[in-house]
Amino acid sequence: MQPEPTANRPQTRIQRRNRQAILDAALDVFSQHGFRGATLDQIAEVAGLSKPNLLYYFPSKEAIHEQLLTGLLDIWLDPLRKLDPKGDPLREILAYVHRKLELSRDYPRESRLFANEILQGASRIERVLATVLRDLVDRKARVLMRWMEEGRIAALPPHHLIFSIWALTQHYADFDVQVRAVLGPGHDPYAEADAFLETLFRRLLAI
Amino acid sequence: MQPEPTANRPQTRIQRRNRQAILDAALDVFSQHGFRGATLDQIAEVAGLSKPNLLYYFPSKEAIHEQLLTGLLDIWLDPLRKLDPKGDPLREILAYVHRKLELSRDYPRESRLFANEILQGASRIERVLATVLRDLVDRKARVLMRWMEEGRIAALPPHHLIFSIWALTQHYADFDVQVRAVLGPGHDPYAEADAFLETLFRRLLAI
DNA sequence: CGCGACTTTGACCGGAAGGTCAAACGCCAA
DNA sequence: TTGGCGTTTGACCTTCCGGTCAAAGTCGCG
Repeated sequence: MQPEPTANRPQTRIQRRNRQAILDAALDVFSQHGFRGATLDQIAEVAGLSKPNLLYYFPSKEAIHEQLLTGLLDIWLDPLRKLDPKGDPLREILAYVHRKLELSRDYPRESRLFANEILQGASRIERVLATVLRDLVDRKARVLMRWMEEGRIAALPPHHLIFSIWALTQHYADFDVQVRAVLGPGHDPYAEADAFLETLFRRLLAI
Repeated sequence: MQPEPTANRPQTRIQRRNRQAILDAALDVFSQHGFRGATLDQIAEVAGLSKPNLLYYFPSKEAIHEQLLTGLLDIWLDPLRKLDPKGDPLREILAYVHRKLELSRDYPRESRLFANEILQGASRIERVLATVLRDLVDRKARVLMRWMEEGRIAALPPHHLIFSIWALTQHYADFDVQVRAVLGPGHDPYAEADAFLETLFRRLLAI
């Protein structure tokens, strides 16, 4: 019998291992070629399974992709959720930038999967963007606004401030090839970026 | 007889029109799905031509893609080339940011095509990145360095300064869907971005 | 008008893609 | 040890994809 994909019922060792291997391989392939450019054969090969075997664990290519995206979103938004309204404004924002850059460094495939999805129209996650993401951003934007009104950080359009953090941190994962090609060897892009972005946001937010 | 793709020999009206229609349609499709995700059938349909007709003007899918990329690179690097070593530092950099944002606004498909290409490993343009692009960036980085040493703008790692301009401006084209989903209706992302980025770079570069 | 060059297309090819299925395999509890 | 359930796979189906080709259509110039 085919295992239920979403159910949390007890999974066998083998199921856990294979489902994980498939998702990992799919992350490789989807993040490199986008949904349409990815093929089940390639995912199966990377996962070390046969294609029918792969389709024993997931009902379709779409299902694998969807599972990856939903699994990803939580990790991805976690740093923003952690931004604490009661903390010190500058420290909180810099910590957010730092955590976001860490995500880019440690989960570049996830970043590229997400970028690919948005780039290609986001049809599979548009609803989530307009609801979950938008609500979260609006909530945090209000926190930023309050800090600005209290004169604790510089007054700026809060949404665009958040966009700038996303853009600057994700750039190092999504455009990794370009960054390394331009910098040449002998550089640690992420270490340099960490210092640079700290300077940037310190200056931007200073009163 | 098949028309030579690259030659500048006199083209008939029809050739010019159809080649342009194909490149335009291909830009649509490639920028939305990446190279592997795009299909000739789809390009042909968008261009309003039959597939064999399309292959009468271009020898292959690759050839269309390559033509787009090479045509794109010049437009894309032009604003950076225009950065004038003899101009006023702050004014020059802000003008660069402004022009780059204009490109994102006016040529979002080109931006996404480029992003797709980098994201998917840039195998087709890696050499150009490591030579043409790198040389240009190094040259301009030296100009920035000189300005910094002369105390005319704040001292920062020049390459990362350039990356930040790319990241912040291209974000509004590449992640357009997300930006609009988060902002909701009643916003003009590019106008707001223009003002925000001017503030950002003014503060970042101030002595 | 007529003719040669340019343009367009329907039919087709081999291979790759997503997905199905029945049969075979293997693990483990009774 | 064996029966049964979970797992794996070879063969196959249909559709799609990049690309070819010969034949038909059209354009413009003398």
